[in-house]
Amino acid sequence: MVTITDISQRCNVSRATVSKALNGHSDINAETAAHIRQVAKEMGYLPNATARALKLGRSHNIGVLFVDKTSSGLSHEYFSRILESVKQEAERSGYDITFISRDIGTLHMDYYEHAKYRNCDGVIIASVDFTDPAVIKLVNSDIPTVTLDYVFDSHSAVLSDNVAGMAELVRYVYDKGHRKIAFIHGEPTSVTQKRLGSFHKTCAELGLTIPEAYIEAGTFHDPKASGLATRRLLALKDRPTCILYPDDFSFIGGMNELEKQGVSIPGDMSVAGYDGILLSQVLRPRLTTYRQDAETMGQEAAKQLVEIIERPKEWIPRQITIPGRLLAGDTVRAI
Amino acid sequence: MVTITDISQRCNVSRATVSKALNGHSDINAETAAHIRQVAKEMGYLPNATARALKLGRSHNIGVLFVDKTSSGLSHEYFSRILESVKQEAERSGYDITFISRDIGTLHMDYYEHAKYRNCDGVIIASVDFTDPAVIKLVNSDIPTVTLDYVFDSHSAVLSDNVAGMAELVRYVYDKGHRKIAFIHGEPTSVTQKRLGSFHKTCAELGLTIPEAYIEAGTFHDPKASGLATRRLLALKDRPTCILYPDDFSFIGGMNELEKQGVSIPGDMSVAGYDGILLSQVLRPRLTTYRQDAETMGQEAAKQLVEIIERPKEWIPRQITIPGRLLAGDTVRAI
DNA sequence: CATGGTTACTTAATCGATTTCGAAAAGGCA
DNA sequence: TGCCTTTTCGAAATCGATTAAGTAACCATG
Repeated sequence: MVTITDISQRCNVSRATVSKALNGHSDINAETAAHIRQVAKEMGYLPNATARALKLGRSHNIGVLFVDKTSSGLSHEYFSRILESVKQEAERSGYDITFISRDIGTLHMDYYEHAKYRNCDGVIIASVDFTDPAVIKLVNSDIPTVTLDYVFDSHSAVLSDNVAGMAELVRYVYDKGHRKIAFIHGEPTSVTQKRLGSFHKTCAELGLTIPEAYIEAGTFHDPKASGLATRRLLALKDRPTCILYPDDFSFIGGMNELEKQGVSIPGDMSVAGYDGILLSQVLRPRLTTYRQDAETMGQEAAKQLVEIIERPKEWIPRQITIPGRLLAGDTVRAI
Repeated sequence: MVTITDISQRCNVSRATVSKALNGHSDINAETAAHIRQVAKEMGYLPNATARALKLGRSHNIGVLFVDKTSSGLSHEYFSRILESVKQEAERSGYDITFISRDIGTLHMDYYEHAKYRNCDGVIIASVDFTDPAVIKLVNSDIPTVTLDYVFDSHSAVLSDNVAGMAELVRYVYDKGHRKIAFIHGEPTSVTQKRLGSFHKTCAELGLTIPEAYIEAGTFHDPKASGLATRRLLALKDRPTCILYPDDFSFIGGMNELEKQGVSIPGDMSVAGYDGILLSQVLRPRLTTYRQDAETMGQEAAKQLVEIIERPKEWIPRQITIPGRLLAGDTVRAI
């Protein structure tokens, strides 16, 4: 491997001079610097990120915490899209991405220790149990963090606008003439709270009274749970005319149940999903859904984190809410 | 941050002694070592991976090269499953995962340079254009690599058994009574070559003559292409009785086209996918498909790579082929 | 010509951990 | 007692890069 020492010998200058020349310091003669850079290029020199990290105390490495709880972490399109955009934005600023987890090798470490061990300059946290003490420890540590879809007091976060999303969805369905709207929600997370709250609020604003039986507890990313909830809704004396699902993927379970019972979409029952994953747009009829802007979320999260890392003085915790976009498909019928 | 120096001062020993005690060297008195370890624990000592990497020339970091070409990299369930299992297996051996890409920050680097810059001990390569000179440069470099679903001469690789998979699928369909089997294949990659070859070979073994029109060029992960190919197949005078799709996701396009033309599955047309993604198993009727064992593939790839890294002497390049499993759904009708 | 100010470098310490070599102390043996 | 061996630990170099502080050469100015 070509090191700074090799270059210094070839150029008959000290290692310090080479370092400065390569980093564009002003106290090196322009010609000397040009020559050094030339030689460095010829020799195929690459800076050693490890050595640099050790000396500078900055690794230019960002940790990401994506726990594949119930295997819905990376395999969930929403999160893989976030990850991809975090990665792209981070790379644009010169940072690499490392996964953070517990128990690396024989070392028994928690998230904080792992991030510290790897000298991560910051960590992006998504798709985890935010009540996990290990997560809380990390957030409250000296390591800068940005959370996705969850807010810790006085910490930066990037949020999908679940309130606006649900409101828009409900209003859209209402405008199509629906008054009996059912909602199958996901696990009791803060996201579910937001969506459920917005659902109720919007319905109230629209003057709708939603019977309790129209609110069903389902599970994110779980077609089976949605199928069962759909069955219960179909068994009601006073059926809803439209069902909102926890997300696009879990809607598949509802779709199956509806088909099984001979209830056509959207002829006999209107439906809408949430997320706007690829699948929703290739199904026929195209699923009406609310597309979360995962790309912008990941990008913003990375930008925020880099800000905290590079300008800690000027930084103040910010919670950014990223709007999504209603994708009007063909599954909500006008009545 | 607690360093080895802090511990050495507390214990009134040299840094060398602390290092040795912590690493279990034999030339340290048992009691001394125990005491040092005790103090280290009390002080919350964590080794500094960066310093260790610099000194030892080993980063305990594995790079992964997953290019999201046409956004089908991480968003493709097959690859996200591979990534997840690579990560788990790597972590079991004490390695972390870093993404490798080009152009990190302002540095203009190729894959090799990036991996070198980060001191990756090895790289796992999947989901890329294997004819890309930058990929070839990386593979032929001093950095150990393991490729997935592609073989470079004298290099280690882990392969999904596309030959056996396709053969099993064709035989299954044949056993159900089908003789007119169409195949929509993906882009002309080595995977497609394998599947296409196996398709033809198996058909020949079964005494089937497949008309050229039954072989359609589609695109992986692209429902639209599959939809168009399906339309062409349906327009044939002598329609096939069964269509094999490039993969489960792209099958959706075929599903839509069939439904649009009033062709029921599997009543009027049998179909099968490939991959065995979650979706295939929640659709109704359940899709008959061949599940690739992405978990084992990722695990094996990581194991192989760690072998090369840790025992370079004993290592010889190996190509491991991982069998999948036929998932008999309800989309292939017995005739 | 002495003083002061630039310019253009070099020296040497430093980041945290590992390891080679050496040395002191303790024990064994004749 | 003297010599050798073993045990236990420390000094110092090292990995590659950065940087504060110092130095030499040069020019300008009163």
